[in-house]
Amino acid sequence: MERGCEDIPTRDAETGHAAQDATLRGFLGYHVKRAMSVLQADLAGAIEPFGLRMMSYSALVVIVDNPGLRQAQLADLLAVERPNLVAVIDDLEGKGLIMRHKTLADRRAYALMPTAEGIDTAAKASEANRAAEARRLAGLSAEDRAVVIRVMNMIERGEGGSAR
Amino acid sequence: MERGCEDIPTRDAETGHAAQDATLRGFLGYHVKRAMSVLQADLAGAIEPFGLRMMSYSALVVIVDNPGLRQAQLADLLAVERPNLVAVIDDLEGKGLIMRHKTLADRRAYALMPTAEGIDTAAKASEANRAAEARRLAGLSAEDRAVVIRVMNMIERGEGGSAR
DNA sequence: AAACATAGTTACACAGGATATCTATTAATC
DNA sequence: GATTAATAGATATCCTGTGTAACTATGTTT
Repeated sequence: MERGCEDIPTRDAETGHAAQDATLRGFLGYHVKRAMSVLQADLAGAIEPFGLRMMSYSALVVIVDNPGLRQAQLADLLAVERPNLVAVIDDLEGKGLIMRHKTLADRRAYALMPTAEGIDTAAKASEANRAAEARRLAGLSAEDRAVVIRVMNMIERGEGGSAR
Repeated sequence: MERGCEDIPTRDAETGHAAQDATLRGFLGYHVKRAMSVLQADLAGAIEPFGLRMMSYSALVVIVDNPGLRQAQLADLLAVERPNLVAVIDDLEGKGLIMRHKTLADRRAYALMPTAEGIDTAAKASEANRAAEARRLAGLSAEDRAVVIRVMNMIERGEGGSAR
């Protein structure tokens, strides 16, 4: 990999213009991705005091909402592959926030049950998340918020014409 | 980690109700994250035929838009840390899409220059991405699209009230 | 009973992203 | 002008999220 060594000036050394990502800005996905990274950082900061990260928080909240859920159902709900949940569930169980109850009906499956502490932690973490999101979106009108959620749902469900 | 073994039924075995992520759906960030994963998959599929992935595609497009750019500037623009770009630039250079030109002005820095093939590939990949996004967003009105982009920018720039 | 399917697990791989540290070089300061 | 500080890029690690393949114990079908 030989490298040229001519007198090619660095961009803004010559023009004084700031470099731009204009082409990428033409894509809605690019804007969504950059906003997502801010929202993800907000979430991480909000739930970190509870020893939770995005996946463990999401899993905990869904288990609290759906006591008795099986791991495969949880994976479907969160749209992740089953193997990715094993360590997450291990972590939540190790922290005493949920329990894996063997079911008699199907001895392969676990019924995931939140503990009292899990229910409490989920509520507190969600409140922290809610507060962080409220701060981040303080200037957002209810109408704009509704549009964003509707569009994100449309994208997620493959409505606007779907892919391929 | 002992596991209980009582007769706790699996959720929908008893209720027949589908499990829900209602609490998570209360957060705008959750909707954005799920949509983002669809958009990311679209992008990956669109640019994969060109041997590009999200980061290499983004870097290539920015270099084409800003010939002579330095790596640190590119990192700032894409909001990633400098070390993460090294392998990406190596890859683009190895594929003959860009060149690292040593500058005489500052012999530490490289001026990143797209090759003719790089310019061509960037154009084709962007067109594929544009087409994929157009399919995905076919049902989206111009107004809704504008709202989404405005809100994402607001979030990215920390306008609606900022964090903390 | 045999074949097949399923729940959870293990092992592995890969992309995206961050930090700390090293080198060559440039800029600043005494 | 020599020493110190700052900068560009590179290297080495590490972490999180996410996916696939294959294994085990069960359950279900045929």
